[in-house]
Amino acid sequence: MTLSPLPVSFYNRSVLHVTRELLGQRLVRLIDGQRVAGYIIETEAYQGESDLACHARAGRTPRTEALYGPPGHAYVYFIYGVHWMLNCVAEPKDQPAAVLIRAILPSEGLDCIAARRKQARPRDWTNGPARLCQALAIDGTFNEVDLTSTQGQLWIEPGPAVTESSIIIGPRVGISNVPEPWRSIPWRFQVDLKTWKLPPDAKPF
DNA sequence: AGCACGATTAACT
DNA sequence: GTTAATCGTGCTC
Repeated sequence: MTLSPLPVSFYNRSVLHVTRELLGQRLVRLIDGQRVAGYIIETEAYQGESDLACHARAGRTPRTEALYGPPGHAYVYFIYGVHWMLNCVAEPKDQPAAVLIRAILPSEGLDCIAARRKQARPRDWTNGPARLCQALAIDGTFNEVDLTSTQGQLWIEPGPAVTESSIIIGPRVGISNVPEPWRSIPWRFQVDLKTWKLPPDAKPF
């Protein structure tokens, strides 16, 4: 049932490639031995200290340590005093870059997701970076977890390919106070659900 | 030591 | 469309 997680080599390259290639892959979380999973359908790239939207703009600090760590590990941070965000670290160690996972399409453990997202409509279960963390019970304890191993109860498995024609590219969201060119640079990637051939077990919103 | 603000969300009007 | 929630982080004093 469980496939081998994507290897370190997948993450150890330009964060833009990783951001693009993570679309369609399967994010898996093991909760009490139960698989809770979904296909990644929206991502954003954050690259280096020069990217003024990237947390690494402040350089290496206790908070950004994970960004400078090995590729294939998680960078999970807390924001607005309320929400957790999941990122995948990319590029070689000491080169700060990460991919924000912004949305997934649920495929396994729907009952578990429903229980954790009780107050929301099914279409709002996992269509936001903080919502998917709530749905998969991801919090700060997952910071720096190795996503290339199943040991950490959180990993990413290979999923179906997404062709170029089914990808929508645009500027990153939620960074309106960041100066140009960073505010408008098209580093957000989304699967167009209207044209993507859905995996049989995917549960569309 | 104090302060402004954030890679968002849900619950309003 | 607007706004409160809620706190860690990084910067200034």
